[in-house]
Amino acid sequence: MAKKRASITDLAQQLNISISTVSRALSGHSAISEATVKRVTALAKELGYQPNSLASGLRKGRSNMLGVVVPHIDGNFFSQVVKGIEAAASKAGYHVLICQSNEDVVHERANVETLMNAQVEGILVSLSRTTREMRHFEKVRKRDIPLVFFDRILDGFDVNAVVLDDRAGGYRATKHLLEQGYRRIAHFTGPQHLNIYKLRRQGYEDALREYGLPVAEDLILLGDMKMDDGSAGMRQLLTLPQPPDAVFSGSDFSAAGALQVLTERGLRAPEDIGLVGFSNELFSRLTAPQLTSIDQHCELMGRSATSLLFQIMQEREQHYAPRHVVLQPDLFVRASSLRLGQPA
Amino acid sequence: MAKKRASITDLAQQLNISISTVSRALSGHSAISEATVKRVTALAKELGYQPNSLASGLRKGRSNMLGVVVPHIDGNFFSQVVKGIEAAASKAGYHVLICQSNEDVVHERANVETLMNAQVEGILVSLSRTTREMRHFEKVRKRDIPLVFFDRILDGFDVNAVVLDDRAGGYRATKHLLEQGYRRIAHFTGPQHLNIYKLRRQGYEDALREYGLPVAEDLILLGDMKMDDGSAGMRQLLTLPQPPDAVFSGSDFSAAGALQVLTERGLRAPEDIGLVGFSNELFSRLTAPQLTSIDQHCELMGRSATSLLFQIMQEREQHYAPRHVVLQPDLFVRASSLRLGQPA
DNA sequence: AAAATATGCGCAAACGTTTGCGCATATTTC
DNA sequence: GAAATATGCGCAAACGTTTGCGCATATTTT
Repeated sequence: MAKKRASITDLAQQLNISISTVSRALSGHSAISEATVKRVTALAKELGYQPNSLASGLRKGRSNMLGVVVPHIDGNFFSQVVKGIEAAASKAGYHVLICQSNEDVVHERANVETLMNAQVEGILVSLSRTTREMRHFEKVRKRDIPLVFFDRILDGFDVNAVVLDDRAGGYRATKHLLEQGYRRIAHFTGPQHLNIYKLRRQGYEDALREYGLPVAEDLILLGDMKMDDGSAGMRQLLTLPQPPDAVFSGSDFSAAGALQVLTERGLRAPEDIGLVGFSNELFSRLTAPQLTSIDQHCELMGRSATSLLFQIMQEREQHYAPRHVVLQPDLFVRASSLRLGQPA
Repeated sequence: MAKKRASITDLAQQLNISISTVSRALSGHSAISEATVKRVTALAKELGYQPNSLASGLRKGRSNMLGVVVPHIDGNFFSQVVKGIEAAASKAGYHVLICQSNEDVVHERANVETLMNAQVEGILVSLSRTTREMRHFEKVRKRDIPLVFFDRILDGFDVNAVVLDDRAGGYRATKHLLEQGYRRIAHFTGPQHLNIYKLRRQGYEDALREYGLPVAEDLILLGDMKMDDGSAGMRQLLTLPQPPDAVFSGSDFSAAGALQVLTERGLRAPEDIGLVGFSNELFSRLTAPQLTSIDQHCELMGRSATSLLFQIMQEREQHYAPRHVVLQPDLFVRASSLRLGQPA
């Protein structure tokens, strides 16, 4: 029943030396004789001594903690990013405090507040879907707490960020469909104030224009990117006088929803309608047919965001201009869009 | 360039009152005049004062942090459990520190160590696949740090835990197949030292026995529960002189792998072979045919584990006997196992 | 042999809180 | 009008570390 945790003071008393010596011995500090170091570490192990990181954090003005705010932690994308963040952080001896905004800017505000008084040394944020302004990050900047955004950012705010080249993703997805001979390509997109959907759409339009094709407003469906939105979208597209021959969906979920509607109606991908999703979700290999999709390198994004944060933490005083890291997406071609066979 | 964070001392100085008064004013403590409370909170807001939780934690001997160790944070199951944990914890004013063991007992050991000196007030653990003994949790118990396991536990250790009734899950899955008229049912299972796979298998065997059917060793395949294991398993089953007419897989992933092999071979579920998975992964609604599966109520498990932990934290001194919470799984019947049509 | 340097350690302050105790002043009680 | 009580606040210690400074003793240099 060893209730009280042993402290550095206990060690000092039992060894009849000062606490400063114990502290230095344990931290491998400069000039402590090997003999004392050994005595100290021996007793430390015996008593199962664990340094109190709150105390040391208080004294050193550091907490060894990073804060993360994500819209939600489940789902493929964010859980993988967080995996990357945790891996990178713990390698550097940092802990990770995780908060979910639940796609709600009110929560998000509370989250950054709560992270700040947890004394985190840096904050990683992916904006909630309902975030349309950045005032709640002012305080963070005032306090000089390093701040890095990832994936979702807001237009017109100059911030440190690691993002995917979503435009390139949209472009490559669409171009792939074009190369497969599809010519009337629809697009499912999401809230346009979010960089990710806006850029995917831009890439889509760029590719169309490159092929001299019109951008038809009735082929661009705005939704919430869930499965149901995909199903609804596909149903709507099928009612058009001139339905599309392919769909590039800004999310795998709506692509899957669309796919289900196709199957219900006895239509087939890629023969009747080509289909490309976005995110390369786990299930994209499991649908029938398997779903062509854009991979976002989620875990890498987490690691990159964390190293960027570390960089900024080190350069602390020098206020460099905000930095952007842009990750290139990859196209994973699968059956749902392969009408002509695998390209070379 | 507001470098230094305002502290309680700064407030006290600017208001010409003592820091104790400020502290009490801010914490709504007993006997401070309303007037002073107002003055204090006003200035606090003006200076953007944030309490330093390290200092307060140090003084109060509390950190307001919970530690979580999971095998990995990505994937449907754990990310949802963690979501539940985070939700419950933050509602109670707690932060969550997350560690990944990467299915490696060595990491796991390091994780609990690191959580302990982060001064977490309680720890939630789901064991790594390679964990076969529990010595590394002795220290936690010695320190009287409340400890709750979830989902994965080891046989023969009396610990606080929130688990799924995996036996019931296995039983219901198998019984469902039996009710659909399948009689030669194979089973994919995982490492047997893990309660979850062992129990699912037990449920499977119980159901067979209830129907007076033999438990055939060559129909029980031990693997790692990934997609590939499922594909390999199904291939192997198909080489049997008398192949099964159904498979109950201990994981949706191997079920999906099996399904792919069926499709390749031109076999169909549920007509040729019935298929039931486990975990009700997101993709189980997206395969063709959709996959019947057992839902584990992941998020609920996270919330339950957290409340159990809180209970134990409160009863601290009284050492009650370890408690178990057992969650009941749900069967989600989908096309992959529906040979006779939906039961009443 | 005295002076300079190196080595090993202790003292005490500091980090920002919380809290038991005590001390004034203001209010109530007889 | 004196004594008892209530109200509002301050003092100072404590939580467990880290660290600048200084002081001995041991070692090297002149």
